[in-house]
Amino acid sequence: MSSHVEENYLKAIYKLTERNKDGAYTNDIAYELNIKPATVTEAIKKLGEKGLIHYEKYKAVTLTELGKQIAIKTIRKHRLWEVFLVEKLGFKWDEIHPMAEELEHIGFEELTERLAQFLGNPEFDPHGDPIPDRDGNFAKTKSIKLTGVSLNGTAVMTGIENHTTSFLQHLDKIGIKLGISITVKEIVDFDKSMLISVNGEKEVYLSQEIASNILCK
Amino acid sequence: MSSHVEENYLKAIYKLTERNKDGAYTNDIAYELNIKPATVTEAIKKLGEKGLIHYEKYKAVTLTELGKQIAIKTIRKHRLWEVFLVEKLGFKWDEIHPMAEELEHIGFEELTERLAQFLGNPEFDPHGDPIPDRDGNFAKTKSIKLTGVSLNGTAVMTGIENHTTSFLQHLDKIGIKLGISITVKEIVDFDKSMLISVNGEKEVYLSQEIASNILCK
DNA sequence: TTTAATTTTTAGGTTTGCCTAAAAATATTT
DNA sequence: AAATATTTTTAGGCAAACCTAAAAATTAAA
Ligand SMILES: [Mn+2]
Ligand SMILES: [Mn+2]
Ligand SMILES: [Mn+2]
Ligand SMILES: [Mn+2]
Repeated sequence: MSSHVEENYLKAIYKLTERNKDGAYTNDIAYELNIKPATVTEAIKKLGEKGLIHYEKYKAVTLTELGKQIAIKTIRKHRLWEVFLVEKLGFKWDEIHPMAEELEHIGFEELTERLAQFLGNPEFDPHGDPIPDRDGNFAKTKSIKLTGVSLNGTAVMTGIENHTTSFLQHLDKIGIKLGISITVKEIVDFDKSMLISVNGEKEVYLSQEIASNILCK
Repeated sequence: MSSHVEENYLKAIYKLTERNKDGAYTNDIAYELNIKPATVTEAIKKLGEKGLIHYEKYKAVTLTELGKQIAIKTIRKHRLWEVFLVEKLGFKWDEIHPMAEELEHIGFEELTERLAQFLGNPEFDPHGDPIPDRDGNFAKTKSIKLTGVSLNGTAVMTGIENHTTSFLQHLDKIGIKLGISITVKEIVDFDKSMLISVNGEKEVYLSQEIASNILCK
């Protein structure tokens, strides 16, 4: 299996296992990678033989230590390139994912480490997601959803739970980005939407759906 | 055919056609890409059907206008990434080729153009090779081999004809790099090796083999 | 605890990009 | 102009990564 394809499977399994401790299910992996379940069954059997995942028929799969390391290294590369694209090339946070999705498969350890150094060893990517260090350790980040901030409370935006282009672009449009200070001015009883003030300046209403995808500390 | 593979064929054909105006021969393409001639025959048939090359059985192939454009774009990407690796990440000129060989296949026009801008729209890569501009035009460079510089003549080093790691490393070791001023102090009658002075400072003997792979103007 | 629904796997195909061995065409020597 | 050597193509195979359709296993609902 080409390392490109392999890395995509491992990354998908990693992501799904974060959400569901049992492991990743065939159907979910297929959905994540936009392929058919039958294809996934084939692939995970091989990944199992290679010692990258724990595979048992009809069970959810989990990563072995080795598989996890590869997944994390791929995530490291992805997020470092995202920082490069935004900080050095001036792309916006909603434009970078497809490019990073390809750059993450360039596999030269030395390149990754020099890139990290060039970028100042960043700990977070442009979406606020932590960048694992060279040993695979993530910076500890215990964030809460904006919906968890109480009335008149203030919090700093540190991340997002949804990475779709439309969500990112919308946040841009209403002036919400990483690092801003958010104060909850009002929580509408009817629909739980909230009025917030951004950096003590402009105020804007957010639906509960939006607020629940904004992470703060 | 995946664009990755396709670009490699077109680049190889471009390179061979530069050397031999007739076009590229099956065997030579195979050698260039480290694959077998039978595989090449298959591939060039398909590239012909796609309108990327002119293919006729038993004849050398040449690029169509479209094929040439793709080849040149790939070369542009390759050389821009090489500049990035050397100028920004501090790699040496003998370390970058394998990485550029992968980076060149990342296919986002906007990425390429922003990278070029970030690097200051360089006209030459770290090996002295010209970087085509976004329209595919190469900077005019009529260089001569160091062996063509006459006794007591002086020239500036602008490029190399051989890109092997061992050649690059050797030049490094004896202090020969792009931009230096070379004066021919002596041409040994016996073997045509030459004694040169580098920037009017240290002197060193070069075999004819080495001298013939150094380009100057 | 059957029955029904969902999920996963198996079986059988396709395309791509590579291979080896052998045949055919072309080029080079005698 | 033959004979020989070289190059290119054809023929037949293989593994990877995908697919659809159908069977089998598991899970959820009656
Ligand atoms: Mn991303
Ligand atoms: Mn990200
Ligand atoms: Mn190169
Ligand atoms: Mn180069």
